[in-house]
Amino acid sequence: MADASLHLTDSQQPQTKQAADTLSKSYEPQTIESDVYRFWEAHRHFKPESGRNDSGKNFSMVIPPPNVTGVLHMGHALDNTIQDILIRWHRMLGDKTLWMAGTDHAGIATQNVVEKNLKKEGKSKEELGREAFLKIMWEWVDDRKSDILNQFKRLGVSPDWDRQRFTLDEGLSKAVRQAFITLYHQNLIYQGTYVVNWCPRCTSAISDIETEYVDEDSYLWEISYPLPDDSAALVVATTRPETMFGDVAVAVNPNDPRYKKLIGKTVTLPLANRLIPVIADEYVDTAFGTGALKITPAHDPNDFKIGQKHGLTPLWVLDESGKLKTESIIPEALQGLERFEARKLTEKMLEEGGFLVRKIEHSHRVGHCQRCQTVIEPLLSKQWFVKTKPLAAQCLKALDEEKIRFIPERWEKDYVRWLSDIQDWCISRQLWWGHQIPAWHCADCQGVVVPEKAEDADPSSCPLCQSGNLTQDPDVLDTWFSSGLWPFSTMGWPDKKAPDFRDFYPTDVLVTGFDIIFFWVARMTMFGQQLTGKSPFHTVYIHGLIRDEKGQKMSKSKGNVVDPVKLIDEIGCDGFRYALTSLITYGGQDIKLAKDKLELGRVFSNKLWNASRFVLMNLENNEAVDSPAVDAQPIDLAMLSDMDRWILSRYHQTVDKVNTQLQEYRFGEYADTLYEFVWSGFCDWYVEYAKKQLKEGGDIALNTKRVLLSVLNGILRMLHPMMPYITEAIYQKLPHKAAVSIMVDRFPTAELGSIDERLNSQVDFVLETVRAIRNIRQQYNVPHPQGVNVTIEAPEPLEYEALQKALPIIQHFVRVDKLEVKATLSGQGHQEAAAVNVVRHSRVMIPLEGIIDVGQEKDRLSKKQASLQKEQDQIYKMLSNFDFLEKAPPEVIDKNKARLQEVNQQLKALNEQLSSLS
RNA sequence: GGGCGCUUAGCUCAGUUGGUAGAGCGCCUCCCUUACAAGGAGGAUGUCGGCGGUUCGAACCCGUCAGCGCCCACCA
Repeated sequence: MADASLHLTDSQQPQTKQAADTLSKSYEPQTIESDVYRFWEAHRHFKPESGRNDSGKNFSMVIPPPNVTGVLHMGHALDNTIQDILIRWHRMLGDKTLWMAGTDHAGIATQNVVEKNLKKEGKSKEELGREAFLKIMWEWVDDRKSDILNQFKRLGVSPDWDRQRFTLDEGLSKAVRQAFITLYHQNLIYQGTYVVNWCPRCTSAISDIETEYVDEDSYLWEISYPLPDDSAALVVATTRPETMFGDVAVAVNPNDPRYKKLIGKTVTLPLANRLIPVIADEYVDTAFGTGALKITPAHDPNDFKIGQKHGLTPLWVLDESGKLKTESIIPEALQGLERFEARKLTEKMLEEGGFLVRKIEHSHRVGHCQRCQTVIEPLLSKQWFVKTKPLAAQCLKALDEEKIRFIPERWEKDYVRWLSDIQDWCISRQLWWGHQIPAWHCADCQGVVVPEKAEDADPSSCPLCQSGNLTQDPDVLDTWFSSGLWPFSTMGWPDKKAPDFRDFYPTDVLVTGFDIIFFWVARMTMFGQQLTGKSPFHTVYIHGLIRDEKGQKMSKSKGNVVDPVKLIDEIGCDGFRYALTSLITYGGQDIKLAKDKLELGRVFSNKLWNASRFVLMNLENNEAVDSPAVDAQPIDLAMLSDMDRWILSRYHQTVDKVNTQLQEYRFGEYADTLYEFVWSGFCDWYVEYAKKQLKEGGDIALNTKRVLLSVLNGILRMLHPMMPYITEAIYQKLPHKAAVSIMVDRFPTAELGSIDERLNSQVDFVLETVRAIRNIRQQYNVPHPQGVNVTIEAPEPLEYEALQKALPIIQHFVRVDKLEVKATLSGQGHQEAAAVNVVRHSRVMIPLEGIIDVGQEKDRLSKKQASLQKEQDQIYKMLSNFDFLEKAPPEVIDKNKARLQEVNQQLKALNEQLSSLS
């Protein structure tokens, strides 16, 4: 193991006995983060081989690969914090864990950026040619690759960086080639000519789900297509008049009485003077527009289907960049014009020619390219497709058989709906950055050659005609094709004997946002099922989106993007991670991120730091302290005080809860539970109590130190998955620790035997009593140094006993001169000038001669009386309801009975006091 | 046109086997008590969107209405 030391633990070597170090006076996250991360990397704890690995289980995940040239955003921060919690937790459970790291080549997105850069230099990729352009791409990518990784590291995450993969690296490229070949030979990939979504700016086809539809206000143009003899005209309605030159027919509904007699005739295409037939098709909606639909098969998917049905030959009028073609079917004035310019001019020409009947305002949905927002142009072209229905069917079956589940469950509906109604996936892209399609075209016989196996060399001659005139298909595959293989391509597939594939595939959990369920999750399950015969993970954990404080989606254009690295600089990584985690809900709601929410994490980290500092300060130079972790080597409870046993009992309850919460992916509750225990339990009560015990010296002080240390040790280990740096930094200062790093120490397990409900209740009662006394002091402005005399009447034996034992404790927590506990309610005789609070069955009385304002006191008690009375009524009503007694579970009845008794007692005490006041 | 989510304290939100509501922030009062003022102590605050139903009992289950947000769908 590498020898690495933390600055903060200069002399640190794991030992069982050692005087404790102290922590710096103030919590400074920046100084510990880089040191601790270096320490972890040096110890190689992120690697599966370096874990404790004693549970006999394996646990694996793959990181959703960020774009290789991307920047870290809040979505990554949330996503990776969750994954890191899971992996660190499993590592501490003793599982052999692999969290696979890596990046995505992000085809269109990355190529777009590089092209833009070239443009600034006045160059284009066409001038450079494919090879030179790709060289520039690689240089740029290699240059930027470390940026995103360094940003990820700032999150404190612990994937195995050594295993890091890139979708375009050699191994993954081989997997892509194998996947394509396999699917092709299984007839699940085919080439065909269909209308696809075409982005004229990217000059590439994109898939259906990469097309985003936006409602836009536009027009519906009604254009007159006259009969050749000019006797009449057929009026068609269109939203894209510039495409009319590609019309090959006009379709009407066969049952439309208006047009019945025109079916089979021809009309003249205006401006083009071309005759086109009037055809009949059920598809046409008589109620929409004019009921006559121009048919442009090359530029509309529905028109293409109708055209095919009627044997019509398509005519292309728009080119790859969205300009009207230079062809004779198009009026000269329009040739070469950009499509929206062409639309305007077409309208003008139609108007001048007297063909424009009407222009009606019309709102409809227009497709935009997800990557560049350019309006999509449907274009008939030859592309490669994945036949998705058979693949989807397997995924649906796997879901049905519970081989895979979603958390929260509701996302299953979306997943099912999409898979059930899935369209074939267009996977070819007219780009250069990506995996070039492993298919070769024969120039002589027009045949297509795809190798039989991935290992096969690229074909050099056509197996059909023996021609050597083969060229590889110039297109590359959709980025999501390679991402879809990620869970197994990163593990060494197609080599099924690869060690990682054998040990860690299928993975366990996939953590991601709902926005890529279709893009990524479904593609992985489809490919996983088909190519490996398994679902690539058994659980898909879907979290919400991080939004800005107004609830708006963060986007560059809105300028509301928050940089996680900046936040980490400001509040520290642990505070940042804590805050994020605490905001996660089980239902996966979106998270509105406001600054004050992040404060919570900063403040909590500070609290933890200071509490730890207190503990360690008190251990200084105390060789006698040898305190193993509570759950590792139990402390003899018989030696301890009630408060000691109470905090240990509460601790084990917390451990139990936290284990369940992590098991059930309830991250927000996990954060809450620990916040509550650390702050309200440990700091507010036990640490305060400890101050008293430490002064006592001797065994009392020693035991207190052991309990403080044990509980702190456990707290650190429970918090570690969520707050890795601070817990490691403090852990390294502990005089007794079981491992070199907290990362590979054990996650606490609950000793249920240490949970003592009776004790919990008794000590809680004592603390409530403390609060009741404090309350009175504050109500009556008793000055801080002044003591008060307190009489408590506790007729209930358990309460009496608890108080008897806790007299010194009460006096430690609150300024009390004389404290008297009686076993019976006096009925009367207590001083009228006393202030009273009721706690459970007991009455706390403080005589405040001269200070107490009778009117004010009566007011206060009456208010309390009223609310108690209301509660009494309700419970009484319930308990006198026969149906309730018959049908409610016994424990609910008992609970209400007990509460009623308590309420009665409290009312009695209050009433007596009130009557003595008047 | 379908589907989903949300509506709870002034603000932001928790609250799954249905048993009389919680947190953080903010607010009011007091306190620099040697772990922490990034703190401590005490306190106030809710017709759980409206209506109806199921139930002994509903924030939670069912129906319905209203407002907000999201996803999907080839209507030219």
